[in-house]
Amino acid sequence: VNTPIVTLSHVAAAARVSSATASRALNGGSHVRADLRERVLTAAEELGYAPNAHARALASSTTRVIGLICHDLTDPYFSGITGGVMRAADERKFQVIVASTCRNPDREVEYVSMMRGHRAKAILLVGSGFESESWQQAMRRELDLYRTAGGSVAGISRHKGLHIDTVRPANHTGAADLARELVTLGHRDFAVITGSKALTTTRDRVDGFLEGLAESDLRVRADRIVTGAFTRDGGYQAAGELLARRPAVTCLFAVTDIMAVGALAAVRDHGLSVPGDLSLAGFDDIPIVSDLTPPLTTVALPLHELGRRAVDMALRPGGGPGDRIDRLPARVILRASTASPDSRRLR
Amino acid sequence: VNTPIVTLSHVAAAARVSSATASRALNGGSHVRADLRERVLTAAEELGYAPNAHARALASSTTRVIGLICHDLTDPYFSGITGGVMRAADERKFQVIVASTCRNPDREVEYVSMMRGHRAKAILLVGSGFESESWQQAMRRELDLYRTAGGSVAGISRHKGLHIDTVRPANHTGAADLARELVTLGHRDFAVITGSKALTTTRDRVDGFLEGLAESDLRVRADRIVTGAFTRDGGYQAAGELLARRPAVTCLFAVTDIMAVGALAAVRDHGLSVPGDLSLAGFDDIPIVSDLTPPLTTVALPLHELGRRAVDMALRPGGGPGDRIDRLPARVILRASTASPDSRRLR
DNA sequence: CTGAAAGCGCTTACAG
DNA sequence: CTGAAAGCGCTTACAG
Repeated sequence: VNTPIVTLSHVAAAARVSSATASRALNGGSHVRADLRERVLTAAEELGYAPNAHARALASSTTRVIGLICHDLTDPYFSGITGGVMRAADERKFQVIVASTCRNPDREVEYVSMMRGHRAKAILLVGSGFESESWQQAMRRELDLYRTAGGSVAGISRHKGLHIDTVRPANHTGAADLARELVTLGHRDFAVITGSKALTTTRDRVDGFLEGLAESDLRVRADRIVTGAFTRDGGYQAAGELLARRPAVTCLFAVTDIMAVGALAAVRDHGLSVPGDLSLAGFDDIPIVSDLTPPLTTVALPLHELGRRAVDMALRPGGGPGDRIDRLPARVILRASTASPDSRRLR
Repeated sequence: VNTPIVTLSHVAAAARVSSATASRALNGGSHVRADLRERVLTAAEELGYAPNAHARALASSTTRVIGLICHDLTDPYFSGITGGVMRAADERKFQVIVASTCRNPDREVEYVSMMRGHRAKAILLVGSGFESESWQQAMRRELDLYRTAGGSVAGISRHKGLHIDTVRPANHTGAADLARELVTLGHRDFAVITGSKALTTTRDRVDGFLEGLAESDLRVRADRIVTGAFTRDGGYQAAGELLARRPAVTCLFAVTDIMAVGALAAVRDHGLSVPGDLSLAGFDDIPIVSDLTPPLTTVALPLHELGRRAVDMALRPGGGPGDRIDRLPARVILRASTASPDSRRLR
């Protein structure tokens, strides 16, 4: 034959062995006589042989692929986690197929189906699930089919109604801790900027924050909880909308650092200073927020580690029925974007 | 048979047709009698059939996969480009396999081999090449093998010695333009913070900047060009090293926004203000830099568009010998991080 | 340890 | 339009 592409048979022929032997020599597992192995390896090298991954997957009916499905790769939160996943996968000689849903729930389901078709060993659902019953149902079916076929699934954050193993950062507790710290600083009047209420992560953080305040008998007026897109611009817009109403608040909590970055700009555009006129806090501790002026108070999540753990969990046997939970702590980091409201009056 | 995983034969059996017909009905191409097609589609849906991507790839000896190899997914520059690539790929019903080399040249070569094994339709080399002869040789061989097997390759930025089609942002021109603008502002004494000299992008930007200055008979002393890692911390460190020597400069150019972010922090830690004591400029215009205080002067690159164009180029026929070039402009954006050095003296 | 052969799950000429 | 059959490029029992 004379195709431009080199197959195992070519290598075997060049090494004067059967393709079975060539395969064994290349894969290292079974014992092959040293000189034969040597011949195969040299032939493969000389011919520039790259094993057909599909043929291999088909014949062995197994792959070393992890499918990663996230909402938006461009968001530092997700790229941080993805970084951890890729590193961990790499250490185990797994490849990662990354899919970005652009926050379209339907695409998320489609991607699971695609990963199923790829016979990925594991699927990682990065980012929280949606609180929609019909979505959960569609997703559950896909995941069941996938697991029945031998795949394993792990999620990062809470995924209501899916029954999957999850690695969970302390969204609720972290937000509550943050609330307490802010109260300790002296704040009493808060506003919250949040993403879609359909996302579990959003809910957990808002709920945690409100509960933290409730411990001090504080609550947040409903019209001071403003929803925006889960982006920098979403934060800018939501904050703008809020500030236009000139609410008597001393502290603003954005459920996401990315949104906080937008909020910071909005606050300034309204002629207010942070933390002079208004304190601002975020959540995630993505890399840039410590370089903002002022550096942002936030709740730090170990993004890289979240990714690693998800890989661990998905690849560890004993997945069983799903619903295993690996909890990771969140840590409040007070920076200059939050100050005591009293100190403001003293100026 | 009774495997937990559903194959085409199961669907065909359920629809009482041959697997050939089932295949044709599912793939939509050829004409199949309407009622048969209907039966197949329903059966597939009911059984939750997900075609085995590997079997399909093997049988049709083609895939709809694009391999993307970048240096560091966590870096906003790369994730911006990756975003564009994924979007463009999606529109063409292609999937993207992302590989991150962590700036290890050898891994880059390995990944090409891997993509070759995956029979990816196209490989995108995102990020500049290395100026190492031995690396270029190894890479060239892999790429030749890949192209001989029918694959197509496109790079983003200049890749010396590889002979591949490239989409090129105006690194050289953009940096020269920036230099001119800074000179116009009144600056005469510059320092440069740069990444590894082995990267073509780094070189292009530094060279362009120096040439821009040369037009006004200005040059930069060798000890004022400091090299650091291509990261925020690399920028911090390099700037720190530079400032420790208390050089008489009024303007600092970091070849990358990410490095500029670090440099900004370093300048402050040395008790200097930007732009009061020192002007600072970067390159790329990654999303956050306009939210810094002060907002960063930089050279804007259309990251998303770079990604799209690379996909276009790789998938467009007529690749031929490589060396097609698609140039994209870069635009200087003056923001508050640069000011006239005179205004400083007036204070 | 080695080789001949079957089989992985599809697609696609080839007949009909 | 439809089906039987070959083949994609590997791996892996099964004999030897």
